[in-house]
This record gives sequence, C-alpha cells and structure tokens, in this order.
Amino acid sequence: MTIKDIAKESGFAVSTVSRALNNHPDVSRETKEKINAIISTHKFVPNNNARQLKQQSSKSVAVIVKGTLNTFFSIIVEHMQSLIAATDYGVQVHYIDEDADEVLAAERICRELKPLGIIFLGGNISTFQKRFSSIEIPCVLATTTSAELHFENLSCVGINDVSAACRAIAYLLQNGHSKIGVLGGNRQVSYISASRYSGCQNAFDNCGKSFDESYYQKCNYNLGSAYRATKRLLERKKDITAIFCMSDVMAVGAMRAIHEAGLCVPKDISLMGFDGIELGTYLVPSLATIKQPAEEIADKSVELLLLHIEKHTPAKTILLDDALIEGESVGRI
Amino acid sequence: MTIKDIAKESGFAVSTVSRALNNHPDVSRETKEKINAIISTHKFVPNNNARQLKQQSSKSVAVIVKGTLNTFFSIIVEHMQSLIAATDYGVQVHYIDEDADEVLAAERICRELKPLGIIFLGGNISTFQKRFSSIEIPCVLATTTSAELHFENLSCVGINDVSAACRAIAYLLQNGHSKIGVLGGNRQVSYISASRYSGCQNAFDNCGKSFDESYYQKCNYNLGSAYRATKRLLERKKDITAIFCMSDVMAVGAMRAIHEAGLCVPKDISLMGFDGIELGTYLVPSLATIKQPAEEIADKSVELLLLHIEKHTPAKTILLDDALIEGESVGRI
DNA sequence: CAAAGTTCCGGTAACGTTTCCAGTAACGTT
DNA sequence: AACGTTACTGGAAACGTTACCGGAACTTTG
Repeated sequence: MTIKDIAKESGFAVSTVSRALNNHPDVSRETKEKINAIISTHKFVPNNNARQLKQQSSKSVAVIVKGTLNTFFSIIVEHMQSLIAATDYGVQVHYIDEDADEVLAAERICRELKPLGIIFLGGNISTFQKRFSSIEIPCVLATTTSAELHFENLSCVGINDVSAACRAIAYLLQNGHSKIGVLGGNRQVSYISASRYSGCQNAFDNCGKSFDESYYQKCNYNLGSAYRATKRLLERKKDITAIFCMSDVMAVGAMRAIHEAGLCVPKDISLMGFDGIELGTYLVPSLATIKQPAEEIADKSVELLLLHIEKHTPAKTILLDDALIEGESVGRI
Repeated sequence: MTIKDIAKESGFAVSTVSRALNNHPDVSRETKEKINAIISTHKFVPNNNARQLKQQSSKSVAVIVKGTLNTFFSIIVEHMQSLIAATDYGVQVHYIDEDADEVLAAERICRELKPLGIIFLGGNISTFQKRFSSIEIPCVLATTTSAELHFENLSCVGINDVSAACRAIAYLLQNGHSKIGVLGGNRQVSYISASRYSGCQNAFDNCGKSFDESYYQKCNYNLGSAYRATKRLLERKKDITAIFCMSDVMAVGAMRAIHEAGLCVPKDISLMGFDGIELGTYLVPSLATIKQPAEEIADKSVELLLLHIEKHTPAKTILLDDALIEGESVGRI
C-alpha cells in the first residue's frame, strides 16, 4: 500500500493524495473526503522513511537519560514518552552511562538520528557550559536549572536546587538537629550536587550557624554507594543526629546502614531524602523528602521543546515548585 | 554530506562507496581503505531514511512495555536497550497502559514503524493466545512462559512462575507458617498471576495441606493497590502469619499496611516478595524474595529475537533459573 | 591462444514521499 | 470580451541510498 495505490484507486494524482494526507489547504473538501475514505478502509499509513527522506528531517525528538534509570527518572521518562507519543513526533530514548559525556552522545545521536530536538535528563550543567556549543538543535535540560547557562537553544526545566536543599536542612534544624550529615555527589563534577550543597550552607547560615564540610559525604546516586557512604559517615561522626540524602534512593541505602549500625530511624538518626518518589511514603518509617514535580517537569520540558522547534521560541528557564513532604523518618529532639 | 560527496572526493562511483560502506565482498581492500578514510575524516553517517526506504525495512526492533515502569522492568528495559544499541539495530521502546491491548498496540507499531521484531515485556499470555496470529514478524515474550503457546514466530523467555511461586510458599511453610495470605493480580486475566497462584497451591499440596482461596487477595502490581489489598486481607483474616506478594513493589505496600495495622514484620507477619529488585535487600527488614534473573532475561530475549530475525531460527521457550533470596522479613514460628 | 571464469567497478533504476511549477476551469472585474 | 484572480489538480524532479546489470581488466583453464 503506497500513495500511488491510493492515487490509482481514487483517480487523483499522487500529489493530490499527498496534499490530502497532510491536509494542505489547496485541496477541496470533497476530494479530501474521498481520499480519506479510501485511506481509512485500507488502513494506509504513509511510509515514514520516504517522508523523512524527502523533507530532510526526522520529525522526532530524542531523550537522553544519564545514569541509571532510578524510579524518579523512570516516571519522568515514561511521562515524556506518552506526551510525545500523543503528538505526531516520534521519540527515541537513549540511556547513557553515569560517567559518559552527554554532549558527545548528543552529537552522535544528532548525526545518526537527526532528531529535531533533545531533552536531557540527568545531564550535568558543567559539561554543557564547556561543550554544548556544538549542538545546534533546540534542547531542554530537565531536572536541572542554572543561572549561569546561556545558550540560544538550551532551555532548563526544574526546581531551584539551592532553595530546595535549604528547605530540607531548615526542616531538620527546626526539629532541633544541628549535627547533620549530608550525602551527595561529587561537587566538583555534579552541578546539582554543588547547588544542593550550597542550599545546605544557606540553611545553616540563615540561623547563624555554619555547615561543617566534614559532615558532607560524597557518594553516587545509588543504593549501594549511599549505603557504604553512610557507614563511613557514621563511623567518622559519632554525634550526627540527622542525615540528608540528595535522593530518595540514597536514603533507602542510608536507612539500611543506620540500621546495621544498631541505630534507629528516627529515634537515633533522622533521615531526609530528595525527589519525592512514591515508594518513600510507603516505607517504614515513611520518608521525609523534598518532592520534585516529576509529571510537571515532563510536561513543561516537552511543551518547551516543541515550542522551541515549531515556533522558534527563545530559550528560557522554567522554575517549578518543590514541596517539603513530612515523614516519620524525621524526629524532633 | 552524502554518499555522492564521498564518491566525488574519492573518485569512485556512488555504488562503490555504498558497497564499501556495507563491506560488500566486491570491493578491493585498498579502495575500501581509501573510502573509509574519507568517510571517517568527514564523520559521514549514511542516511538511515534513504537506506531503509530502499531496502524496505527499518533495521530496528520494538520493545513494548505493558504497565507502569517499575524497578524490575526498568532494569530489563535498560539492559535490552544497551544490548540492542551495541548491534546495528535501532530500538523503539513503547510504554502502553496496564489495561491496553498489547497485540493491538503491536499491530499499530508494525504499520507505523515496521520493526523487524518485537519484544514484549509484561504482556499477558491469554491475549496472545487469542489474537497474536495477526502479527507476522518475530516476537519474544519476556518474563512470561507458557507451555500452551505455540506460534511459529513467538518465543518466550522467563522463569517457571509455577515452581518459583511454589518455592516461595514452601519456604514460608518450612518456617512454620500455614495461614498464608497471597497478593496477586486478577487470575482470570493475568496468566502470570494464575501461574503463580497454582504454584502456591502446589506448595500446599506437597505437604498434604491445601491452599484456601479466600486467603488470596486480588490487586494490581503497584504500591497503592497492594497497600489497600493488604489492609483488606488483614481485616478479613485475623489468623494470617505470613503474606506472599507477587512482586517486590507490592511487598513494600504490604509492609506499610502491616505496620499501620499495628503489626510488625517479621515478628507478627512474615513477608515475601517476588522479582528480586536491588532495593529489597536494603529495606529494613530486608525482603525475602524470589529473584528473577533480570539481566539474563534481557540477554536471552535480545539474542533470541536477533537469531529469529537473522537466521530464521524457529521459536522456542527459554526457561531461566530463579533463586530464593532469604531475608529478614521472614521469621520462624 | 582462445574461452571461460574471476574480480572489481560504474551506470542507473528503483524505494515512497513531498514540493515546485504549470496548467485548467470557474468566477469576478473592468 | 478580455483579463486577472482564485481554487484546485497533475506532472515531475528531487531526497540518499541500494541492487541489479553490464563491462573492463585480469587470471585461470583446456
């Protein structure tokens, strides 16, 4: 079944059929109806390859996910996928390694798939600052925002990591904790970790104290790494009464380590996460956390990218609201 | 940059360049080298649309994931993605609704994307039995197996759900439990749930007892549904000493419900999951479960599909080994 | 040494679309 | 009545690649 067959059967020329397919204004209502009737009886679907070859574009967008697909990312990816599927764009989701170079990956994908736009998930702002200029199509960086990022074709969608982390620590401080351990990524490399770190500092500053860097424990954003990091931290700092983890998944790892140290959450150690995954509310004790609006991040990212692509809207940063979710994992002292 | 430009620059004809690209035997080693040199200096990548248009195939496979992307599926998807990315095939991952019709989705995807093969994740065997015949390309059904399924082009990769569930219940029985609640899906609809259910029955039968159906509580494979189902179950059956959940995620929901009922795992109620997600070993108490070999399922599914596509290997079922993971969530009485 | 085979290469017709250009008919305007 | 406009349609050239066919230059065979 090709456009030619439809043309033959309808009596019109292929060009007319093509116009009818793309509902071009230059075709009368009645011929459009006739053609559409034939198309639907045959369940004809135009050949994407021919179409894209001709118009030199893929009519698709790529989503590049960096790091392991934890629950927080997976819900965003799934949401993005279904949002894009509802349009007439295609989606290509690519998972790249935690320590892979996202810009390099994007370059390769651009060459091979020629997407019209890219959404980055879990990308690192410092990499973009240095090397993004080689990418020329519209892009959206989801779950990270930065004031220092100025490219014509790069938008950001996310929460304010500084104030979000500040909110978390402030909550712990309010509950009487002052010896607070913090688990996060490598601040030299991960912009997100650095932002959240300075949020922690702000919270301390705001109440006349200051955050002691030795209470920061570097680790990766996964269960095992957080588990081991917490063990190290508890070993090093005996006076800790609370731990803030820069992701909920890390908090689960931490919870285990605390338990194995013979301590109890929240009686001995209070625990806070970050992200607001659904699982956290079912844990025992339920996890206090900072909720990132995952669905909204997906919505806005896709919306922005399509605007960018279709209407050439200039790049902008959308800051969404995070929210403190109280939980049983934080106790008052 | 097109093949023509390469031809012009190298002095050879486009057809020769094309042959060099696809390393066809009919091209001498030295011209192949010359052409490859030019290709790599220009970072030329052949246009996929033109290529696929010409050879009437997409050189890609589709992965259809049914239901929400829980941690167990996401690790399989991620693995499959990277396995396929390492070949010269493309991947298209599609997420469809829990209660969508996977065969219908596959038909649509076949029309629109023309993949060379499909991997189904979380599909339901009964749907396939009824309607699969409309799909003509090689397919693999991952994480489900069935003796009752015989299509020329449909392979299965997974564990034996009957014996796996039997192993779980046997473990609980060994530990002195006999009033065991079971949480799973709708057995009329979900073949997997039905298989695991009969595994439960077998375990009871094997030690001269029999499983009372009223201890089965139907729910969906997610946190909230399992949470509510557990509440109902605990309400209905006061004598329960153990609960077996047909997924680890459900077990987390159950754990919460048990806690809220004023009971304790494993002192009052023992708990078992199914799947073996990494998170389970970090929970407090750690979750006893049946581990499905996620990576291996991904490996074999991809391997089988590619064999199916390229060598026209006949369909077969690959049964992989599950394993009992002991955990603190099960106590002896 | 001719015939036959081998090895390598070039020309060209497709693949299924879109889009430009041209053309026709109907209509309104001077 | 001649012309310009509008509304629609058809023809044909592209898009970048592959695959078939034919041919040239060599090598082997009888």
